[in-house]
Amino acid sequence: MTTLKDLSRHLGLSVTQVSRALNNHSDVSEATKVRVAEAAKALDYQPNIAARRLVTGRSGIVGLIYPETPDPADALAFSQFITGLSTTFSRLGRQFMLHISEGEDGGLAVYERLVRSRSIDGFVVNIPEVEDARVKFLRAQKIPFVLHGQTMDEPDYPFYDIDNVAVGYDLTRHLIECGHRHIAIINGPHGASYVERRFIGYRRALKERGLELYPDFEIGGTMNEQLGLLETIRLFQSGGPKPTAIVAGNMRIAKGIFSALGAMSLSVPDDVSVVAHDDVLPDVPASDLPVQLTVTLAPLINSWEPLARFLSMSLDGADLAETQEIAQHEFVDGASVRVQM
Amino acid sequence: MTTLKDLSRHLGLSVTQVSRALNNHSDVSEATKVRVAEAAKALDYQPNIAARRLVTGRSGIVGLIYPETPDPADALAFSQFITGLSTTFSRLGRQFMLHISEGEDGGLAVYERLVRSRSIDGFVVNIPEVEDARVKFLRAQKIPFVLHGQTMDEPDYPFYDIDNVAVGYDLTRHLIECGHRHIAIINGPHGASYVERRFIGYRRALKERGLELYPDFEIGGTMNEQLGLLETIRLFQSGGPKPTAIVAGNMRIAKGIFSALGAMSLSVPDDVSVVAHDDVLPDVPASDLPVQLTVTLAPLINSWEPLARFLSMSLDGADLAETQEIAQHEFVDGASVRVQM
DNA sequence: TATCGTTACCGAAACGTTTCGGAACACCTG
DNA sequence: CAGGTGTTCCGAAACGTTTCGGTAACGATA
Repeated sequence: MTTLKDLSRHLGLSVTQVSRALNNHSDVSEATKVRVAEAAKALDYQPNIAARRLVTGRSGIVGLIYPETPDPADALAFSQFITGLSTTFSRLGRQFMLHISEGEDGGLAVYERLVRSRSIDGFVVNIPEVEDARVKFLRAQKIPFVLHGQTMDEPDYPFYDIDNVAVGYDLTRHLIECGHRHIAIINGPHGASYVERRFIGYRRALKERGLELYPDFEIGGTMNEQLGLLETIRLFQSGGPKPTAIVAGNMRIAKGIFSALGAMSLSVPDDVSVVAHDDVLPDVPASDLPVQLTVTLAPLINSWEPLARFLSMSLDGADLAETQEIAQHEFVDGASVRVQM
Repeated sequence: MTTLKDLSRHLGLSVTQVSRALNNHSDVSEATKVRVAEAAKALDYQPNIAARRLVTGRSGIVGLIYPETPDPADALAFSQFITGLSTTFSRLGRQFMLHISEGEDGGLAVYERLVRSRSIDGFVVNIPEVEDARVKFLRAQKIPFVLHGQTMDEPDYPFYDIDNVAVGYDLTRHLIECGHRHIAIINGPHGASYVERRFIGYRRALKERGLELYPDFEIGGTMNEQLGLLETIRLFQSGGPKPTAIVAGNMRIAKGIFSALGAMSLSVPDDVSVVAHDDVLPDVPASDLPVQLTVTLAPLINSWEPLARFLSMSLDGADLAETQEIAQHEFVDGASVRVQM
């Protein structure tokens, strides 16, 4: 292994100056910088990360803490997520460390351990709650992180998100414009920030037109087919008012809704209209549905690259503004909405 | 952060002795070891990994390099693999780093980079080829690794494997004992060590009884349903001799074989007998098949824990013998083999 | 000419750990 | 009592980097 000392001897410079040249400091002449860079390449110099880390206190490693996912349906998304992050970080020259957390605290204990031992410079945090303990912790400790999503307050951290309020609003608004007045929404788990935002958009669209809000129409839960199926049946079997249209939180839920409607001999869009948000989940091909759905489209897969990039930039001291993005979603009109008289 | 110096001051000992006490060296009295351990706990001492690494040259990090897997069918196995390794390493107090490799070289370039920068102490290597470049490299560089599987030569490294020769032998032998004389095998990709071993077991069983070997009956390829389907059809549509029984390399292949036989109006076991090796892949529930298959059973999921453990032990200087295991498979008799005449 | 600022450089300390080579001491052996 | 042996401890160096404070040379400014 060639070290800085080897380089300095070889060049007739001090170790100090070689270090400063390689790190592109201001008080070293252009000529020397070039000479040093060439020598470094020639001697195949690789900085000793441990030594650097010892003095700077930073490890050069970024991490993701992911809860154990017993649901096989999530495996595909998980492996895409991991792959996307890992390859992007690798291209950016960073080391990526994965931790699977086992407890019920969303991995908070692991964050604490990793932060305390200073083994990780920054984190990728996904799917924040409205009051997210991990975000609170990292903010308090001033540890850099990038969020997939946003908290409900002012985002003073790097993040990548889609406009979930707009998603809820656009889908609901479209149904209203098609004449629907009784619109249910089957959304994701209560407490998740993106879910609450979609509820906000949904309510905003209804209130804007002076339509009544039915609390029974606002449904949340784990986003799987079962939820869509059970809740749709409940909507139509309960004594209350029945919706003429349903907003589905994702395509899995939509699939469940179709099963339920089919079982009740209701057809889409003649009897019930359905719209959904489509993350383009790999486990639910759109072709699984009998009708082309009207959706807001925002492929989840687009987020891995910016997440890794933003964290990396942030660690390099980039401006906050450069590391925040709200991606636009697309509105794709299908054949799943009936225009009411 | 409390350091060794803090501890030594607090205890009235030298830094040297505190370090030796914590690392359980021989020349420190039991009494002091206890005192030091207590003080370390009381002051919440966490060793600075970077400092240790600087002097020992080791990072405390173990790694897995996994090729990008475009096939969604592999995602579930991948995520189980990652999860299993990550949690086991975490329990063993080791940091686990994942790298997704992109090129066509099975990640060899990544191994080289990671080894050169000394950022990883040891590797988990999966599914070796008969002549595996990664194994050759790591052996040459004397970098510790654990292999999921074995090379064809003397294993002078930690590994976890099942007896694949026996798998091929047991399945074939069972068919022979049931009176079959024309037995085909649809195996995994040529070149993979476990595949060649199963071929060896297959041939051994046939030769042992003096049965003829048909080269056309020895089939290899990517282990998916498509392979089983296409090759089965080829077996029965070609002009050559037709098998009365087929050995399937895994349950995906078996599924493909069933589809093909069904399409050709051949039934199991009346027209054709089928046996398989069952890794208990999460994406192919046994219930997918119309008949309970006769199989050799060895859940892949059992391997993650020993792999992580063996690598960890090996890094701690364990004897080679303790870190090598050939797991036993089970033979489960089903209803998919017909006893001939 | 004296002072100042700028540019390009350097020596030495610091980060926190492990380990080499010894030293102090007590106890035994002949 | 001299010499040997074993136990328990310690000082100092080393790992390779970054960075603080300083300096020499030199032209510009007052």
